[in-house]
Amino acid sequence: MKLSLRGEYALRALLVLGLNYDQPVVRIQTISQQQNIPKRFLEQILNDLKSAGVVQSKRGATGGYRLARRPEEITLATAVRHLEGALAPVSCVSQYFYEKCSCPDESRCAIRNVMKEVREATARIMERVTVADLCERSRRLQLEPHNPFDFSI
Amino acid sequence: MKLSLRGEYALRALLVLGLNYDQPVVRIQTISQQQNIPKRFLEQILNDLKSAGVVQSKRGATGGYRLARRPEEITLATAVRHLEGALAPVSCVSQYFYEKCSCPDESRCAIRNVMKEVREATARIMERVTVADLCERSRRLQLEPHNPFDFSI
DNA sequence: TGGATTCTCTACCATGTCAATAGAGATTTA
DNA sequence: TAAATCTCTATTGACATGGTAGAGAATCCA
Repeated sequence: MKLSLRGEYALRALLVLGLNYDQPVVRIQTISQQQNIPKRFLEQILNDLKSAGVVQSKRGATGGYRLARRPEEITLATAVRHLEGALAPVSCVSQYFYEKCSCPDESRCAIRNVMKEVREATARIMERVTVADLCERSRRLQLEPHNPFDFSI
Repeated sequence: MKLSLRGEYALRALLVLGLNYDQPVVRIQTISQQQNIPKRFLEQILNDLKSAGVVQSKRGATGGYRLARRPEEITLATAVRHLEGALAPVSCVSQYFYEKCSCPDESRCAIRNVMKEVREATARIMERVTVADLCERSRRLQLEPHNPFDFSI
């Protein structure tokens, strides 16, 4: 039930681009350093996000990346689906990447029934949370005092 | 965000064992045929479930597998965690398989914040649903008329 | 114009996982 | 003792993952 590093890096990059939405562009190197992501690997990921229409790029001396749309319009689900494929734990319950499974009767499969609920729960979150939300959460978390353990009164 | 075939097969096998909880044992071959699972592959999976303490086995001519505990006591989360590891989409939010991630400040990471919600949502379902629930759902689904599309009045 | 800086594209590679197959052995029953 | 079953270990091919590398194209600025 895992998100690959690739997907995680993508979300971290989108967060940086969201926080710098007022800037013309952000360079790969900046993102790479800020987020501890191998630069050449990040290049590929941002390129994928570009062909997905999520980010734009500019080449040359003043080049870099920026979001292709407003932060409120980009959901985490969009990014993850482009980079990783289905959100669903099994493909027979996926909306965008459906594949028939090998069980004897899919329409009456109890496991499929449960997995549908898991898919729903996951999709509900990933489709609702946007890059803008991510930025807001990030800003809010910055205000709290650093605490390695969970915060408690 | 996927469950491997291995994990899916395990759940399908547990369902069969649950439905036959009144029997002394069920043979691998029976499960394999009923569920379209390659026999030799299923052998390994059941063996894993055995070392996880989820099922018991009996060798010899009247041999086979059965659940090691009552169906109500075995959750899907238990089985999946033994076979696949974490339920969480990223390991920095995992309860049982925590690993530090590479982001600059984990305690204030906005992505981690969202992923925690996803983990919660997934775990809530997988920890609540037992093999007994699975069996009940299965029996209920068998009563409904077969319909390749979603049921509607 | 030229050089510095940046993204772009393709290829490559090492490692690991996944899904499955296989063989020989141990156990149990009839 | 024969037949049926589980057990254990090894192996395989395909593919994904995570990352590195090099040459090229675009852009800016001096």
